[in-house]
Order: sequence, then structure tokens, then C-alpha cells
Amino acid sequence: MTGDRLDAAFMALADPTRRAIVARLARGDATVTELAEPFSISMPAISKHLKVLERSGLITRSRQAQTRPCHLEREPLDAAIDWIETSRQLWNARFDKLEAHLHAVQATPSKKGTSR
Amino acid sequence: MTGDRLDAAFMALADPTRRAIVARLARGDATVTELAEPFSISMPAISKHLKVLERSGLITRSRQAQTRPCHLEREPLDAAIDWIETSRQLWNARFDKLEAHLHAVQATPSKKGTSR
DNA sequence: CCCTTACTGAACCAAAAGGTTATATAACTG
DNA sequence: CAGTTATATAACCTTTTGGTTCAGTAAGGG
Repeated sequence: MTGDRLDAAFMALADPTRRAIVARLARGDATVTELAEPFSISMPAISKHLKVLERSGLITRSRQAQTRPCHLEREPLDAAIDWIETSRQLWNARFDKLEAHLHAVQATPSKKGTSR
Repeated sequence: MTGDRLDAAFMALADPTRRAIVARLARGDATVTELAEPFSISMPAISKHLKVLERSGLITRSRQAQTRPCHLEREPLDAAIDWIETSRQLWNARFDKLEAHLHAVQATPSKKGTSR
């Protein structure tokens, strides 16, 4: 359902510049110029990154005089985490099952061909 | 420090096909043919995706007769989650601070120029 | 030894990503 | 209204990405 949204979020987070922007915005809203400051790329490049982030839903932008303050949205970040978390939990579940199996085998060595 | 590794992990997870492969592998190891089965793309395309996943550290591959079983590694998945989680926590901390501030303001309306 | 199964590699291609510079636009400032 | 500040758009370029097809290689099976 949210597959498309999730796709956009992961796409957006794939770029290190955009991740840095997200990390910065996690500390508080910032204008485009402020966000651009740490990087050695042009303003239009930053503008493009922000557009990608905006379309992915990771950020929203308002208007304040000439500036366009950027705001980090929590939901897409949550969606990304949820996806990874699910995979990780399945991975764990699988591991636990193996553990359980090994325990069962050890507990009843005569059954299930534990010979040797 | 792990910035490069993190970069590779997010890059790898940006593609929906690769995320589907990761999700599949979370349920257990699988061969290349098995992984390719749900998709309508060619085997070499799958092979390329697997190489991306392998170089990102998300999966490892062994050899079993002619097949190359793929195995999901947990660490890069953890690294990705950690990064997002950190951002999210900062986001929350910021919010909490605001809440605290508002509470403080409400508690002592005469101080700090709450005049309106 | 050949044949099939299971992949991988090489060469190629179209589209997208990320960057640039130069040119708008939008809002405040004098 | 002219000028400055803050940001966006347009046009363009290069590299990367994701896909293709057409061989190659590697390991059993007959």
C-alpha cells in the first residue's frame, strides 16, 4: 500500500547529502541557505535535493518573508524504520527457530537421527 | 566512521527490487534462481542486484554445487536503522524541549515576557 | 565426454541522477 | 521604483543505474 511512499523515502535517503540535510533538520527547522552552508555544492543543487526530499514526504516547506524554512516530517522516517525492522524481526525469528530446533535436538538425542 | 558503509546500505535499499530480495532473504537463505522467480526481469539483472547487495554488505554468498545460496547479513540493516533512529530521536527531543518550554511558560506566566 | 543447470561477465543502451551556469521570481528595503 | 536577498527554473552536461542480449564458466548427471 505505502509501497510507493516507502520507495520515495528510501530513494531520498540513499544520497549522503540528503541524509546530512535530514540529520540537520532533525535538530530543528532551517532555511535553504542554512542547509546549504555545510556543503560545497551550488544552491540549485541543494534546491534539487530539497525537492526530492519534499516529494518523498520527508520534509515540508513553508514561507517566511523571502526564506523557505524546511521542516522534517516524522512519518516517512517511521515508515522506513518499520520496513527495516520487519525484515530484521523475520531474520531474528528465523534464527530463534533454528536455536529452538538445536535445543530440541540436544534435549532428545535419541530422536530425529542425532546419531554421532 | 561507518559513513561509507551506511552509504552503500542505503543505496542498496533504495531499489524496490533489492528491497524485495532483502525481504525474501529475511525469511531464509535462497538461491539466485529462487530469488529471481517473483520478478519479470532477466537473470543477469538479478545477478547485478545481488552484486550491489553483496558489495553493500547486506548479503553474503556461498557455493553449494552449482547454486549460490544468498544469506542476509544483519549488521548493515542495523546500521541503517541506527541512523534513522538517531534522527528520529533528535526530532523527538526537539519536540519534547518545545513542550517543556511551553509548560514552563504556562507555569510562570509573569516571567520571560509571556505578555501577549 | 557431452549436456543440462545455475549462474556470471561483457558489451551495449536509454533513462535518471547529480552537478553546473545563467536566468527568473518573490519579497523585503531604501 | 530600484536594489538586494533568498530561492527556484531552465538548459545543459556527465556519470550512474537498471535493464537488455549474447556469450562464457562451473559443477553435477547420463
